[in-house]
This record gives sequence, structure tokens and C-alpha cells, in this order.
Amino acid sequence: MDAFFASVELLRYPQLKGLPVVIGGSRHTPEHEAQLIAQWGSLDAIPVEAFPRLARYVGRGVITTATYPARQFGVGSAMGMMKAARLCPQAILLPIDFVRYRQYSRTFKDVILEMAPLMEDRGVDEVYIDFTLVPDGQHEGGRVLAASIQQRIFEKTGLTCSVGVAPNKLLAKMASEFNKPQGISIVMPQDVEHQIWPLSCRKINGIGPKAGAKLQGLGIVTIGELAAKSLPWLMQHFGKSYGAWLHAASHGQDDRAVVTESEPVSMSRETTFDSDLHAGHDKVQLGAIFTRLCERVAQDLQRKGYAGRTIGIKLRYANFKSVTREITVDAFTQDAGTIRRVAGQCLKRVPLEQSIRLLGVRVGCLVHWDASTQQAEGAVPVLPRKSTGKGDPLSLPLFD
DNA sequence: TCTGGGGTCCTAGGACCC
DNA sequence: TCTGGGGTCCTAGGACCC
Repeated sequence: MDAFFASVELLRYPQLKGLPVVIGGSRHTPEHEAQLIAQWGSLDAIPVEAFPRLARYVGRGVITTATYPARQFGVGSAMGMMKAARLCPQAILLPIDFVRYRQYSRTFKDVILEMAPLMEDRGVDEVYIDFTLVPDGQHEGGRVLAASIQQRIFEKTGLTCSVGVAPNKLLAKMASEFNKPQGISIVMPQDVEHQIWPLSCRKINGIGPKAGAKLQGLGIVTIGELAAKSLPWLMQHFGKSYGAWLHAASHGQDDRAVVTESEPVSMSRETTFDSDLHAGHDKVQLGAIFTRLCERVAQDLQRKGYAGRTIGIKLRYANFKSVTREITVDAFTQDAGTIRRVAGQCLKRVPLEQSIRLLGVRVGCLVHWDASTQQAEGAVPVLPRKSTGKGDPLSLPLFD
């Protein structure tokens, strides 16, 4: 989806079309929306001058999305708000409304599922679609189906998206970036040399800041330069696994399937404080936040029907260094009190001299859970045996 | 310019078992 | 007097993605 969060906001504030708008910082609340409607009659009646500007923002947030006019100023997602404010102080700042974005996410994905049932969810604004067996999926290299998906999504939501069509997910993802917004790009295997090789390595999904910097240090900037390196050379510098992957990716090779079903591995809640807190001085406040995080994770587990037995915490110090601790217990749980108790044990094993900027709680090793019977549903992972095996005929040593 | 929140996967060492 | 080989699980950290 093109500038997804911002585009959803423009649907309710059409008067902001064409202007630099960024989403981030605070959360949308129904109360604030009600107040705006009371004041102006309707949301689309609010004059542009009345919207808050980025320049006024004070705090720790990051930009989640910027409209294309805002991107002209160098503002982009994941950028700190204070930096963005310097680059484009006049940009209009809107709070994040995840509830609404999820609704639009569900809608556009349902549109796609009607047209092409093999769809892999890649988050709130992105999917992979298998065109292979869809009627007309091969017409004009996929362009016809891509265009009709775009049109149906626009009819249902008023939102635009960009589509990349290619023989695998790696290339399709890259192709989808070529013509944003509202673009369609097709990459055939024989196009890799002239369409992919000139691009920066960082355009490959899976090469991030660290790998990108390491590659640059080795004199490799473009994908073509990466493709020119031998497999043994890459494995020598990046390890067997990642090296082999780099080699394949640089040649446009990717055999991952489109995965239509998946189970969650963990659920977590975390929060960054408005200002740093200290375990000694702010004990009461931290305790309340900690308990609240445990309650929220428990609530998430219960709502979605899961329980877990690995309970962990995350802590980020004022210097941005993070530590994690986790404990795996015998019994699965989705209970806030149990989570709080075990997470408390984790917290005891972490140094607390420094000030803290973030606290998080995580539950992993999940199973489907029936709250009424307090039992796992379906296949339960086998718990490791705690016994020494003494007296168990099946565990007699084969040799000494 | 100090950097959100929710995830996944990988690596590597140690415990423990046969 | 230093000592095999295979496996799984647990833990901590880190890279990366949306």
C-alpha cells in the first residue's frame, strides 16, 4: 500500500491532500476526535490552518509514515520526530490510529483474497500474492491482474497500492518499489542484469544497515558488484549461511514459498517512557507500568486464544543498550498474575543502576489455549523430560 | 537530530541426555 | 590426566522487517 497510514488519514481529512503530512508521536483517541467534531462540525471541515504542525512537537516519537510531499523534504518513516521537525517544520502532524489502519488492512486483503486466494500476510500494509494459477494471472506478464487488483482495492477503500510482478518474492518485493505510488513493475529473470544489478545492495530485503555497511567496507555497493563475488568469497566473509544467501539474492534467486498460514511465535508489549526512569527513584511508577504491560500481554493472549510458557522482559537503558531475560516454566499460562510473577524473577537478574528508557514483557513458546478447560488445543509441543531416567526401561544407556 | 512498537529468525554457548 | 559424537532445549543478543 502506498504511504498506507498517511493515505488512510487523508481519507478523513481530504483537505490535506497534496500537503506534507506525517503520522507519528501520539495515539489517536476517540475522545479527541469527538472534540474536533464538536468544534468544527465534521472532520473534513477543519481548516488546514487549525492542524498541529511538526515544529510544535516535543517528545521521543518517530515518524511512522510521511506523505509523498513530506518525503520531498527528506522526512521518512522511522526518523525521529525532532529531526523531522527540523527538516520540515511546517508539515502537519497527525496521531497514529492503529484501529483504523487495521480495518483498512483487513478490507484490502479481503479484496485480494477474492481475486487470488494464495496470499501471504506480510504485515499491515503488505502481502505476497501467488499469480501462478489465477485466471489471467499470466496475461501481459501479470500486468492485467495487477491492474485489476489495484482497481478493486481503490474501489473498496479509496487507497492506492503498488505491485511488483516477478518469478519470486525477492524480485517481486524489489519490483514493487520501482514505480511508487500506484505503480506496476514486472521483472523477468532476464531483466535481473539491467534492472536489479545497478541498484544498491540495501534494496535487497534482508540486507539492512549492518550488512550494508560491511559490504560497503569491502568495496561492494551495487547488487551487480555483489553478484560479481564468488560464493566461497562471500561465505568466507559472511559465514556459510548468510554468504550463500547473499550470493543467491544478488543473482535474483529465491525459492521461498508463498506462505498462506502461520502461527504466532510470541506476543509482547513494550513502552518507551516520556523521560528516563530509575529503578530506585521511580520504583512505584515503574512497578505500575510493569504490571500494566503484563496485563496487556495477558489480555492479548486471552483475546487471541493463546498461552505460553516462556516469559521474558526487555529493558532499554538511557544509553540505548538493551538487555533481555527470559524464563521457561513448565506450565503454559495466559494469566496476568503468573506472567507478572515470572517476569519479576527476570527483572531481578538484570542490572538496575542505570536509568531506563524502555520496558517490555514478552510471552513465547505459544500454543492454542482453551480458557474453559485450561488445556492446550491441537498439537502440544512435547515438554523436555526433567527426570533422570532412572528406572525407565526405555532410557537404559545403550553403552557406557 | 538521540533513535516506537510489534514481530521473526539466526547464532552461539552451556546444560543435559543417550 | 584428559576425555567422542549426536541430539534437544534453554538463554541472550542481535539483525532485520513492517
